[in-house]
Amino acid sequence: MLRKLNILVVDDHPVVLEGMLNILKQLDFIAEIHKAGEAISAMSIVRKFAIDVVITDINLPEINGIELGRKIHAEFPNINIIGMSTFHDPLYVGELIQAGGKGFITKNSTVSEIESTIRGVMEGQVIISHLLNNQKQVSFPDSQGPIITRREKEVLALIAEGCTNKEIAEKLFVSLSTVDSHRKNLLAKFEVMNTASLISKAMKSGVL
Amino acid sequence: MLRKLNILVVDDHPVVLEGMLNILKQLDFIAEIHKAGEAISAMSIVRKFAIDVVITDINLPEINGIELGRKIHAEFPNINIIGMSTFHDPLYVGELIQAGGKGFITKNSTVSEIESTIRGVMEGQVIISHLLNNQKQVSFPDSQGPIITRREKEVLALIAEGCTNKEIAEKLFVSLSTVDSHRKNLLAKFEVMNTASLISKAMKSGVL
DNA sequence: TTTGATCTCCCTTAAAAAGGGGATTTTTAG
DNA sequence: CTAAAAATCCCCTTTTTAAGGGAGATCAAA
Repeated sequence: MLRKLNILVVDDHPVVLEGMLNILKQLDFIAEIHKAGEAISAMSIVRKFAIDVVITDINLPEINGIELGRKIHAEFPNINIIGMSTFHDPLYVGELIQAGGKGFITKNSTVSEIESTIRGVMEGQVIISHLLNNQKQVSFPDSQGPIITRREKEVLALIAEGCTNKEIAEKLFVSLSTVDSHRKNLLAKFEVMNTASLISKAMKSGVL
Repeated sequence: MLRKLNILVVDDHPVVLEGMLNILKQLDFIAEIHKAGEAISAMSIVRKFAIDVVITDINLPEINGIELGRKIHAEFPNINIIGMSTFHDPLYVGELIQAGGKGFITKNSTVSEIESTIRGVMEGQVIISHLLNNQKQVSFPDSQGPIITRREKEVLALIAEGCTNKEIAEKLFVSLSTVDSHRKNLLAKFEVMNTASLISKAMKSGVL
């Protein structure tokens, strides 16, 4: 790297914010470290200072990290955005990359993983830290949840509300068989064997 | 306080660990700060050093924070245990207090809240940090969903993972009938008629 | 125009869950 | 110690899902 980096950390958890700051302070290629607790003040900072890298929590209040990433990327395409989350959720990774993000770390990431991620994205790579151990270089798509059709989504929503197939059939004015088919397809697409895991997967992946 | 405190922080997320360390370093009444990534090494530390306060994450791998609290409290009843979690789960608070814990903070807690909590527990109080603002001195419960038992929660989690009653019975080493009963009670408590709405209600209310 | 995707419908069989009852033994808390 | 609560187990029946197969109609895009 030619010069030291200015970095912005966005997280609504003060503890995490402090932790990242502390870790970043140890890295010799970091110049200024800015911090923000939510998206609005994060935007102010990127507009005011010459930020090179933004590390943002995904689960922010009001405007989430993905949205923040999108906004920053739209205004400052040269800023490298790294997402951060407690858990590694493939959905988040996918959405973040689509929003212009370049890296992803979890709060389980070690200091050296964080360092590698920052260095990597500055070199133009896309780095998903939990894949570092396996030397893998992304190769998305790992398309969040499965692609479901309009009709399947309707059926899914009604299932989640607790409707039986018969009730769904009546509400959608189709036969029981049809609902059954949609249901089978949903199970297949989500790669699950029963309603319980269908609903939890669907909710986790944000389809519901 | 008469003397400075020796403190142990237990968390499996390096970032959080760093953050807490950094925050604690700012407090003038802290002497030694120890850290551990999981319960086993935490136990070694409390046995080796004269620890006054343990701040432990609830969601630890292998042995969780509640269990760790129980173990520490059994061996060293004078150590003040403070639980820490990402979200404020009334269940965790209750269980931690029962396990001998004296305080509870979330990763949303501010530096001053953390400081107040530590001071408070050293003075013999039970401090739940998110209640500090309201000047309230415990008196849980609250909670949006129904009150479910430990066992019911286990069953619920396994249902959400997609296990059938038979599989759950095998995993929990109980009979199919037992699982069936728990399941029936869950449906009754959540006031639903089937698995689909059980899972969606449970997830929405944060029980899952 | 042909292909592909979606939506629709049907069959069968087996497995799982829901709904109703009741009963015993641990645990826990007062 | 003694109740209450939780956890365990069993019976029964009916309803609902799941898994396997196949198939026609429609509509949009290549």
